[in-house]
Amino acid sequence: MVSRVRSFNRTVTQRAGALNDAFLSRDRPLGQARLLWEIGPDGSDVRRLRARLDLDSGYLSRLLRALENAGLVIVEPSGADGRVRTVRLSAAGLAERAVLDQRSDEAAAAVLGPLTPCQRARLVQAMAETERLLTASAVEVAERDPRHPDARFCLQAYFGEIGRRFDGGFDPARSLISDDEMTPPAGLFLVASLHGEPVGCGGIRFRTGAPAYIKRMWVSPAVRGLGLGRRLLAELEARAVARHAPAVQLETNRTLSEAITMYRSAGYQEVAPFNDEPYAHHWFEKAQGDNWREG
Amino acid sequence: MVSRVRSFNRTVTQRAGALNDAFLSRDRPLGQARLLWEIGPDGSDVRRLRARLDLDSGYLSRLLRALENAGLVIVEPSGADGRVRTVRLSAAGLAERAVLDQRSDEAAAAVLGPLTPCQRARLVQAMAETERLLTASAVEVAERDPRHPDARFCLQAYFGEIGRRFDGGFDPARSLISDDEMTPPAGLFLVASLHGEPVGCGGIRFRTGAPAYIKRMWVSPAVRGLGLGRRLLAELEARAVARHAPAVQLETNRTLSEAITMYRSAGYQEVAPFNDEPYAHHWFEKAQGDNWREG
DNA sequence: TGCATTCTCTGACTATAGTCAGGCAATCGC
DNA sequence: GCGATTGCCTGACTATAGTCAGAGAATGCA
Repeated sequence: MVSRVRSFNRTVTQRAGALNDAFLSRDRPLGQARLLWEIGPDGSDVRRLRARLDLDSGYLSRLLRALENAGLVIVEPSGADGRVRTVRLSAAGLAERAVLDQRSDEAAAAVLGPLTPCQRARLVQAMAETERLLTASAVEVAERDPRHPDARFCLQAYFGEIGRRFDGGFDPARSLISDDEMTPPAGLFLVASLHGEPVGCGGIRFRTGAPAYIKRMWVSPAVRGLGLGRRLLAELEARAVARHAPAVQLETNRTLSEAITMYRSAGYQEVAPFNDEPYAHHWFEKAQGDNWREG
Repeated sequence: MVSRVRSFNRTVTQRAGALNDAFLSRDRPLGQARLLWEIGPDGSDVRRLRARLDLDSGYLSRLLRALENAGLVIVEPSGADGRVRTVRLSAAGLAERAVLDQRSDEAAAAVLGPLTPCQRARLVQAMAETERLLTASAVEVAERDPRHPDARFCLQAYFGEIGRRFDGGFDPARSLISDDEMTPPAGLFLVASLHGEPVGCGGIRFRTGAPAYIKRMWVSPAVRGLGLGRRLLAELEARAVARHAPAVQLETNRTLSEAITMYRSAGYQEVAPFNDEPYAHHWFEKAQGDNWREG
């Protein structure tokens, strides 16, 4: 399998690499073109760009100056924070970006060009599958403090979403778990990131000799269908096993049907309510060790 | 479809680009590492390397010198031609290349790592399909004189192959077509290339008011299954149409079963022998205009 | 044999990518 | 209010990639 992946890398970097460079190298250096592209039609904060492109602040500053001198971008102080600066494309910058866009379209069309319609359809489908799975593999899962900005972002997104989905809304204050309980050694909190941006989370609380308790499982809509929920769950379960938890418990709301399906297919069995979580309709449990009788 | 291709390019250059760079950038500059890799365990002519990597001769010379000074390669005069020099890896160079190889393996394994076995299988399959079709799309077809080195290469390969496959061998001298007949204006010859290397060919001879005659269709074993035979055939037919040929004819040997299948599925109908080609067992014809009655 | 070509190498360049240290202003936290 | 931090900028670097012109030796061709 590894050799297949390598062979793919080789072919694709030859082909797509050529594409990418061609689309960028108009008459402008690649770095500038990439930046121009990344700024986007709606503009962006300089620090966002720095994080996204992973550039040295000095280098980015210089690139921006070059684009500014070329009349392609306008750099202004951001309203809220006087230190932050925002960049947006000027009319000329937008035009330039449109050209890049068109070149990119043409390059992509040139890939499809020599193929028969049937081959094209198959290629596009295979590309979509490859892309989805490569994206899934690019997601990184790491332990984080629940108070970490990335964790907070996920939790806010989670609360926002269930607030919209639960029949009577959702009030985090009524919840049965606190940040402290998902912080070592009482428990832990996992955040999944894609290209540095948080896209999913899940927390667990350990109780000596008793089932571990999973809470706050969330996957960003942007990456759903990549198996991330299952992966987070597996990672949490692995940590429960490492802590000798005999089983893992969780509960969920009836409106979260995908989650319920996922829990069932991951081996969770519905059990009688083991707590009085006000928003729960289903309680699940999965044995982890040999020392737990099926409930 | 174009946007799907672009999205793929974006994702994959991020991911595979990182891969490729990571695998190369050990402590050596990327250009040197790529060269080290490309020299391969069996060594290579300098001019081959220059063609394959598409490098400036001065630049390549300098890269070789750097590798030589580092004790990784040995550059010697080639035996046959005093101008040409050959490069081979020293023991240290082989070791270095093995390290690159291993890094590359590790990088590929890291892609598969976060996925479930099922996802891995799907990814590998989708990658293989994408690679096959991207390769197919990278093949370029161009008119060439049959005496051009690339054309000669294909013809030699073709003669060699049918010499092995035909029951009683094959003698090109007994063939019914000459180079002149596949040269404009009498006819033309197409050569398919992949990354500059010839991988297929096909010739056609025109006869005013009579069917055009296709000959010397060959596809390198390395690229079989990519639809290149069909593509060459379609290109030849298009040129026959442009020359107002009412139909296209060809004949083939019974041992070339894949070719026979391909001709049939491309719309060719078997007809009575229209010539006395000594090596033929099947004669095919396909109408191109409206002014040709089915044979 | 003589002339053009091929192959490799050297020297002299340029441009891009990227790093590092430090400075200045705005903001945050106590 | 004050110190630490953040965000952006400038200056001074280095290294890599790549180009261009030309030299010198070997070879091919007439």
